[in-house]
This record gives sequence, C-alpha cells and structure tokens, in this order.
Amino acid sequence: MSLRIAALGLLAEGSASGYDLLKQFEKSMANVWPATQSQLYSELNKLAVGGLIEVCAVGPRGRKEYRITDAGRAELQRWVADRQDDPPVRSAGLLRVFLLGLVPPEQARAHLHAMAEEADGEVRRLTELRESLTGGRAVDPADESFFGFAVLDYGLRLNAMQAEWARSVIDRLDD
Amino acid sequence: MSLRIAALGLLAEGSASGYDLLKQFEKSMANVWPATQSQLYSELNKLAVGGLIEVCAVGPRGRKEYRITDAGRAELQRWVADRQDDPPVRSAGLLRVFLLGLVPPEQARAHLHAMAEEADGEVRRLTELRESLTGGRAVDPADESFFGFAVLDYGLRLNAMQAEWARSVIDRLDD
DNA sequence: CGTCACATGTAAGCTGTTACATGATTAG
DNA sequence: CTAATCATGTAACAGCTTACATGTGACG
Repeated sequence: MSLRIAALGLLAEGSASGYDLLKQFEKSMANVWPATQSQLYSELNKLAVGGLIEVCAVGPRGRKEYRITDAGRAELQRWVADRQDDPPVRSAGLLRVFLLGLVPPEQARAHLHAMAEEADGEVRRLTELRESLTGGRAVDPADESFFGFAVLDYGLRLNAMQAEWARSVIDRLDD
Repeated sequence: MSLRIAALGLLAEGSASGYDLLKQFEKSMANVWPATQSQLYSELNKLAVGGLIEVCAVGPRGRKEYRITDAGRAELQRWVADRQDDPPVRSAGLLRVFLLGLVPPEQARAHLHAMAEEADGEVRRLTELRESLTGGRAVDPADESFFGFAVLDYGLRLNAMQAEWARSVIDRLDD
C-alpha cells in the first residue's frame, strides 16, 4: 500500500510525470521508501484507473503529466491519519548482527567496526545534504519541506546512534 | 534471501521443527525479521531440497525435526561475511512523517506525540525483556546469545532516540 | 549523424500475507 | 469426549526486483 501513498504524496505537492517522480524517488524519498522505475509506472497507472490521480497534460515524448484528484487527497489524508496497515520493519543488517556469533570473534569485531564507519559516513553525507539544502539556516515550521527535514534529522540521529552502539558492542566484546 | 538465512541461523543453534522455529520467530526474531507460518514452512522445504538442512527425526504428529548440514553452515557464514545483497530498508512510519505537512498542524503534533509515547513504551518493554532474560547481570561476550542482546540494545537505543527526536520536532513545530 | 537524456511500458520470478484446509495428540 | 495445542501444508493475491523492449527529442 505504501508506494501508492508515497507517489500520491509527491503529487500532492505538484503535478509531475512518472519520469519526474522517479527522480524525486531517487533523491529525496529513497531513504524512506525506495521504488524502481517499473513499479512506479505501473503504480501510476493503477492510481489513474482508481481515479486517485489523472492525466492533466501530455507532453513531447508521450510524456504524461499527472495531477492528484480530490479522491486522491482524501485517500492520502486517511492514510496519514490512520497508521494501521503498516508493514513490519525488516533489517537485514540487524539479522546479520544477530548471527555474528557464528563467525570468528575478530571477524565479528571487524564487521561492527565497518558498521560504525559506514554510519559515520552516512552522518557526513546527510550533514552535507542538509547544508546544501538549507545553506545553514534553520527551517521554518511553515515551510513545505519542514517534515522532510525532520526525516533527514531522524536519519542523522539514527546513524549517530548506530555508530555509538556499534562501538559500545565492540567495547563489551573486548573484555 | 534473508528469511532463508534467519531460519538457517536458528537451526545452527540446535535442531528444531518448523513449529519450534515459528515460536522462536514470534519471540526473539520478530523484531529483526518477522515471518509467517506459511512462509516458514515452505522455506524449510526449499532449504531441505537444496540440501542446506535435513530431517533428522520424525516425531508424533508428522513432526519433522530439521538439522543444519555442512552446506547450510557454509552458506550461513558466507552470508554473514558478505553483506552485499541486503534489501533496502523501508519505513512506513517515516513515510508518514514525510507527509505530515498534509494534515492540520495540531494533528501532526498529536501524531508525533503518539510516536514518542509509543517509543517510550517500547523502551519499557525491551528493558523488562532484558531484565527477565539476564536477571540484571551483564552478558558475557562468550555467551551464545551475546549478539542477541546486542540487537536488543540496538532496539533500546533506537526507541530512545525516536522518542527524543519526536519531541525535538514538536519543539521546533511550537515556534 | 550519433549519443544522451527523456519517457514509458511489459514479463518473469521471488518474497511475503491472508485465508483456507487437514489431521494427530494431550489434558481435563 | 471435547477443546486446546501441536503440526504441516496449499492457494490466491499483492508487492517488489531484474531484465528486456521501444521510441522521441535535443544537443553538438
């Protein structure tokens, strides 16, 4: 259900073609809900059939620009409010940690170290991304992208936490 | 690929039937990689066909007890070491935050508040779980479940972070 | 004229969920 | 004897990935 919502959400902030949305998915939404080209296009067709979006313009290369309908907006708000049908979160990374007892201790240590470094890298990447988007200024709560930045902050905190955690596990391993 | 690994991982710590594994999934592994009954049974059959596990005993009600094979152990170690083919992480919860600009501000605040409370609840639940499993004592790195506890700690830190984050977003919203 | 970006679509296959279906054993 | 637990399986459907397939327009 969620890709449908993600697409609807992007269209709620302005009309766009599948191609446009695809790039937005690669950029801002990839961290929250990645989608492939194939999936996005077929989802757009389903949404159009269901009347949640509609083609509002046809451009050069068969380009179809979509616009959200009132029914689409209603569906979106219903979903944002409800928070029932969320699929469970799965993390292959944590599964791997769970099984780390199966490899030699030094390999386990190396793995945790790599996780910490990777998280550090993500913190740097997201910090730079934030910089480049805001230019260092604070984001106004009235700003349209306020919650986008809130999610970005979540990512920053998550990765900082992960780095700290990985190092704490290594420390306990070193007793 | 990952359910296959999760099942192999549990079998690596001792033989068990599908039914046994199912309960272990509901208990310890649900937070990392949930699985349904249906999926688990068919995965076990596939693993058996592939020679990664084998039936080592047949009990009362058609109960089949599985044991991991050498090939299974090899596959498991390969996967733990590799960390290439990880599926991307998706979070419906964060997607919802991303779209929170679409609902009235007070509803957004209420939602974030609910997220914080929920995270607090998880922290309590996991703290109690940890208590009940360790009896308050520290976990020895040599202990078989050391990494299980490491993952539990991750969950604790994650939820603590989430509660803090949600409250920080509310604060910024209140400007 | 060639290459790159634009632009959309289809098909096969795997993973995961829900629901249905069946039967054996044990405990009260 | 009857209800709960044990124990496994199948079928239909939705979501996602990979790969393939096709064609247009702009720029140099």
